[in-house]
Amino acid sequence: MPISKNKGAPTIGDIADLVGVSRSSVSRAFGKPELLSEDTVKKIRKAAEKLGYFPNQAARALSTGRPGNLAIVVPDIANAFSPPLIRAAQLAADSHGMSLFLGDSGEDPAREFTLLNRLVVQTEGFVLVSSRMPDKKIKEIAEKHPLVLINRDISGISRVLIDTSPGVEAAVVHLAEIKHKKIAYVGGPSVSWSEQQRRGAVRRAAEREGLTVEYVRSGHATFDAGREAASAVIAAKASAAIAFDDVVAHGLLAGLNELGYRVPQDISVIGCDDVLGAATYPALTSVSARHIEAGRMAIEMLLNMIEEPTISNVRIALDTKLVVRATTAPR
Amino acid sequence: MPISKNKGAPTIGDIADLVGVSRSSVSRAFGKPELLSEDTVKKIRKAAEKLGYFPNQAARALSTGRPGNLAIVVPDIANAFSPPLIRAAQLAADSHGMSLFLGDSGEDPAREFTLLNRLVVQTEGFVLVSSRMPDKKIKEIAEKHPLVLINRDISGISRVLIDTSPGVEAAVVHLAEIKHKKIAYVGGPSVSWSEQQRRGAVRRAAEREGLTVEYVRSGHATFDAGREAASAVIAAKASAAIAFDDVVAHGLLAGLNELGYRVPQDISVIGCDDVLGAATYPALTSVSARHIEAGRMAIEMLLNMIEEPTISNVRIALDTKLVVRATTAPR
DNA sequence: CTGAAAGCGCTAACAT
DNA sequence: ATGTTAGCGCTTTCAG
Repeated sequence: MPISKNKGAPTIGDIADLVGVSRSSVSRAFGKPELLSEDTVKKIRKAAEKLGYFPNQAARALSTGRPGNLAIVVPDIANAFSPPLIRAAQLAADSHGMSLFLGDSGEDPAREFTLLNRLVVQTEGFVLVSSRMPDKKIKEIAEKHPLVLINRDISGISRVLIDTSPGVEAAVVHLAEIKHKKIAYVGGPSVSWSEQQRRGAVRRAAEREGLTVEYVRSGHATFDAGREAASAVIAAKASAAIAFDDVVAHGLLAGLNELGYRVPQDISVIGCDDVLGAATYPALTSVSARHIEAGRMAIEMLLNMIEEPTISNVRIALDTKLVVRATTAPR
Repeated sequence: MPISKNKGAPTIGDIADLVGVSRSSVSRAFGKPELLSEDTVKKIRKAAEKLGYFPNQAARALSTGRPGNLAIVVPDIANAFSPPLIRAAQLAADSHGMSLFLGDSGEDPAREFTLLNRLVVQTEGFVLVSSRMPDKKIKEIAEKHPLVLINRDISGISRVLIDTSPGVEAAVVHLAEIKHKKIAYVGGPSVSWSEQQRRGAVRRAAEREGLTVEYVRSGHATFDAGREAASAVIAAKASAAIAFDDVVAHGLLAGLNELGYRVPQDISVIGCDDVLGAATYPALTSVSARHIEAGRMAIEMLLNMIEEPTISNVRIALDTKLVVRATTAPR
């Protein structure tokens, strides 16, 4: 029966009373045990265990200015790209004893801004995935709070970029090697950083390899958009198609099937981001996205920035590879 | 140029100095403006705006014991079931001015427990989705912290359950109506609450409708498990199959295709949870899961519990419907 | 209607 | 090696 007038959770005071030491000692037993005798540390730890003590982060935050929390904000958590990335980030944060706030901006820059401001004091830093805010707002926040961007390239701010160019180029080379002459690129939203990158990579590699490429717009990067693009791909007489992402590729597979074409016998298909795993039939050849690494690395970078505020403006580009599965075959 | 010696964010003190009132007044201007003259409230708000003031949640938490945060913990955020649910929860929390912590337990009960304890003081309540912890631990936490369960049925603790039974029964009825006589049920992990529920519903409805049903184990609830189950479904001479969830159904589609069977001409397939949307070809007939509502409602319930601690032990069961798309056809 | 003062749980000098 | 003190930013009595 601990001597505690407390209604709520046990505090360092309760432990101090129980053990018969000062509250500072209890604090030190957790924060800087090397300053205490082994014996007292042990006693304090035992008492803490017995009382079911967990440090009050809010109080610690107030005192140290270090909340021990991080936040990650995405435009849409329901996008297949996000969850593995978030998961990796959560794991990384957790392994450093940090908790993670999740924000979903719903693609709305204003919401994103408010969300972030509300979180500033509760966190030590942010990871923003494909932020929708204008450069100016991002810089404004970055000035007062450690910040790492994923898939947004603003010089002066630390960022990790998933560079799909190498993978996409490899995809084109792969198609050339298996004798395709004319391919289609089914694009995504033209404003997107990734779309520009991918389209450019296709063009460059196709020129180099002597392929001709037909550009098909899909605009929305949805399954249906991909499905509807199938007829355009056929009309273009392409024997292979590279899609903006896996979802579009998946739709394309369906559309092709629907029109009576067989993949990969009649036509080859390649996706991007590799978010579907092998969960299509036939298993989709795709460009790996390394979003898991991106999530983990962003957190690690953020933690470094927090420890060493002089480090900022690091730019990491993760290159990508082609993962060949079953939707590509020789013409 | 505000008169602030502060390195960090502006505080109520800064505002107080600027306006020439006491810190209490500034505090009240936000928390209880009705206690102040309209005029001072206006002046304070304006100054706050100018300084870019955002209240320090940690400090408020320390003082009031109400951190203004909630947490949601899932076994695996990468599971297709989670993201829409989390998104809905995030939105609901946000609309009440609350921020949301995200925890991913990685299916590990011990991790889940530590995670939660670390979050207790920083949050006003938890939503646990398909918790992996034993009843005892859950109850232990529920005693000291407001808690709402999703898809876990423990009496004495508030919970929202997605009851797939009605939808699954409707699926069986639907198959009976279109003249199927023998169907297969491709099950999931037998420990799961959902699996027991679904299997039971299939059995009951089949008896009632005079269908015979063959139980095929898949065990892991993965795309591959579904694909491999295809041959067993064929071997059972079933003309239709109901799968544990959409992912298994999707795999089944692939497996059937691979074996040369056409869906729905040769065999009908029905999924559960409706997480794939229409993103399969043919578009999958499925049992709606209402996880979005579940996420939103869990947060609302939690908020109610926090306001009115006497309310606990509410049990909400969301019923489900069959969504008929293109993978079912008359035998 | 507004100010003064105390305190939430913890950490960090500064003693000893 | 440990105790004492002050203070982090905010809310909340209690006085005016």
